[in-house]
Amino acid sequence: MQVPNITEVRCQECPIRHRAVCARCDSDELEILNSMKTYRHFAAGDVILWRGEPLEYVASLVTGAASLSKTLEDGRTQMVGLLLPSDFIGRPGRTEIEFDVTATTDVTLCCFNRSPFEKLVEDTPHVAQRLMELALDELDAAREWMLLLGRKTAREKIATFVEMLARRSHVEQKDAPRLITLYLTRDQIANYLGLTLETVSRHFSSLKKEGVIAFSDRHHLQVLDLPALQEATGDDADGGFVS
Amino acid sequence: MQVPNITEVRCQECPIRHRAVCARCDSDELEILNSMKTYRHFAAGDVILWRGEPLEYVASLVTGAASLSKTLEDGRTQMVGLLLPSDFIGRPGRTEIEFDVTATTDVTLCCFNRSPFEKLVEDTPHVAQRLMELALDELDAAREWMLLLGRKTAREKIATFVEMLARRSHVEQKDAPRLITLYLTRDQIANYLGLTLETVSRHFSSLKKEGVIAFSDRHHLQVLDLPALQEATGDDADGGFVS
DNA sequence: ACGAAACCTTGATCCAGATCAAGGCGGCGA
DNA sequence: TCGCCGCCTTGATCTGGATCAAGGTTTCGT
Repeated sequence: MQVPNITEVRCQECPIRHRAVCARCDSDELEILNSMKTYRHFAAGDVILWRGEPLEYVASLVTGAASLSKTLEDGRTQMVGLLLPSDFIGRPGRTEIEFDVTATTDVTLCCFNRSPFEKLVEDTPHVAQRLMELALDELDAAREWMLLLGRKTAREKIATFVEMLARRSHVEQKDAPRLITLYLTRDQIANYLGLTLETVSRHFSSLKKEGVIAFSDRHHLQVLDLPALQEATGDDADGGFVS
Repeated sequence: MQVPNITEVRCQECPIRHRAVCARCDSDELEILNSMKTYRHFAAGDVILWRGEPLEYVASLVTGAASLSKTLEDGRTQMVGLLLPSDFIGRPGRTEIEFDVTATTDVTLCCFNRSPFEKLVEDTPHVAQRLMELALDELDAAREWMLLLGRKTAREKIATFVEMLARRSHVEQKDAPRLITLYLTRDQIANYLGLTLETVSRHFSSLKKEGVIAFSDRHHLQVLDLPALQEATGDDADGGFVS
């Protein structure tokens, strides 16, 4: 369950310091957070929080990836969010959450007990403001995903997913080759996109056959023809892409 | 365009005073808001804001209903939110929005110019906190809708939509008959649910034939068999419904 | 190094919902 | 009052993606 990890540092040296809920904090505020936090670790596949379970702490995701998912009575599930480093888990003012949170890779969380944190939010506008920004960014992402789920074809969904990963990994590693890591299995991708795993596999294969993408192994791919990929997403040509 | 309306009142008497962005404000704060606000009116069908247009004001919806929608290159559209009285339009910190806002009925907005409002958010924790609550509630709603769009059948989508309206109108009018008003056309409902208008019409008909609902006219219906309706939504039996 | 389990691919078939098509109904302006 | 137009219903047909099915491949524990 609890996996050891070496990313436990003081807030000042934290890798997500400038993007997480603490981004706007000055060094005094950071000192308070530093004394409140504890780290927790989860292995890939572990459930971090169950829907409806009393919420004892809130947290920032430090390393790894986690999914938010909702389930229907008969077991159909839909992923409703993908958390990456600096994303926030839990919401002040609620004692439970409406979805399950699962570690998709090994995960490190920076945790704060809920009630002291809520007090902090009341007293510290910098935290409240940042929390609002994070919530509004997630809302934008959720709405973008609603368009995908409601109106895009399977091919467009896959292309959008790959393009999203390309854009994101491009920000991190500035080198040309655009090697992309899929942190999810075909089954998890299907849950994310509102498809079945067979359909995901088929459309990966056809994009591969068309020379748009190439796989080095099952979890690593490369975009060979970015214009074709963007064309396949069905989105407006927004042009805001840096070559 | 601009439709006259009689709901222009002082904040203290405002019908949405206890639910809108001003909900947590004390009377001094309310006085400031009162002096900043202006009302605007829109007729059913008018576009309130276009995607990407510079955002000059933010607003609370006072009366009527408005939809948020996103569009793909080829014209397919998906409604990504339905705004009702007390809901908030716009986001402090951004100069534009990512979707179109359209009046679905005649609408009254309580508007604040963006930059003074942003200043107010900085200085007034009560406003910032309430704004965050509203954003997080919308995020919950968006995720619930992602489950619907990604995994529910057409019948389940329609049943969920009707049950949502039933729940909401039940809160407002406590009388038994549960007469529900559809503010949307079949086409708009289809855009909301990620379906076509024909499919919406067909499933309304079949729920009618089964005696679950009854229409008095095209825009007014009654729930005859609430348990059957809830069964048809595909959701967990949550039991949290007051008879 | 071996075997089992988890994961992925590809093929065949089926079906829910889209699309195409043809009226019906009701409200509104002339 | 009539006729048009916007909206809704219902039927016929088509099709994209689900489902069912059968291996292939990688990973991991022993």
